[in-house]
Amino acid sequence: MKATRQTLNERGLKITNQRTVILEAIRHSPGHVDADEVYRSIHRRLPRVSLSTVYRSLQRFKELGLIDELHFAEEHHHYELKPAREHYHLVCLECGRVTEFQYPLVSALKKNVPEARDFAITGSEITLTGYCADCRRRGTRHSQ
Amino acid sequence: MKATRQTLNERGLKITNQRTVILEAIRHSPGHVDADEVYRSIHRRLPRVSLSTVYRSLQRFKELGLIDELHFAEEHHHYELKPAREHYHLVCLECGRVTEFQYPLVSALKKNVPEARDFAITGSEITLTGYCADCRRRGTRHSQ
DNA sequence: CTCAGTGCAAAAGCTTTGCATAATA
DNA sequence: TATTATGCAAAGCTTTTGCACTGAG
Repeated sequence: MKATRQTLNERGLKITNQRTVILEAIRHSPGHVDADEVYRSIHRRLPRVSLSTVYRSLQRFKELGLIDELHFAEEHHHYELKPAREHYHLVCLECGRVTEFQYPLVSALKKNVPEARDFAITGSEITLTGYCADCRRRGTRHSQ
Repeated sequence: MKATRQTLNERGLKITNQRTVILEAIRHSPGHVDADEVYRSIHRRLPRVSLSTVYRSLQRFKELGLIDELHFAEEHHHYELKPAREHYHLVCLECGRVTEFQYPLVSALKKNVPEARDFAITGSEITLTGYCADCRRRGTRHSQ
């Protein structure tokens, strides 16, 4: 992708096969991948790639603003392409499904929360856990 | 505390010296502690306590709903007493200061986000990063 | 040719677990 | 006395780092 090459060049970073493939993998993955998923998904195309390279690339891409790091109340991180629109995630504790939704959180906070007004927000994330409609219908425990 | 003893008893859990002290430590800490901070802060009163016990206790308290686990975009978790009112946190990337604020996120989502309506939300967390007013005044980089 | 990037292996940081012992109910 | 909880040490999982080699610019 043109924009990506340019971003890397501007910072004096090199465009390597590994970085290209890793970014492709994130781009073509359905949703939110962790480092190990990236590693496994590129293993066919780059059999000799190392996990360190995956971690180092994710780190770089995050610094460049190409991807976002997500924290799903788990021990490891997830990543997604920097989204065009502000959106957040609902995570079902039973089936693990992740549902995206849009909500103008930052502007709502700026409008309604005094403490947020003089804070320069660089990243926002909502971590919601609960039970999705399907799992609630199926199970007995999780009522509204 | 009465309510805590009762909660533990109801579940067949034992009230040990360690658990009492650990909960005290969280209660009397200024804000949001991680496991190691708890460990170090109780070390004077319980010199022989182990980190495992701290982790196991935090796990239990979380299950019992006595405390909440927070995820500040770091590699390790923080904990706070289950708060009386819904509130969230702003974390300054420069000085690390954590600012609490209140905002009725859950009801706002129920009202405005279709995807959230048929989801039974059991936990909500906003992770905001950025630069606080003081650090912005001091530094040059972080404008609004 | 030069410096950034990679692979490998080792280490680091946080958290969990197995097991024998100790303590609560 | 019957479990549950603890301490210790060891292991587990995710992520980072040192170093010599490779490859992009």
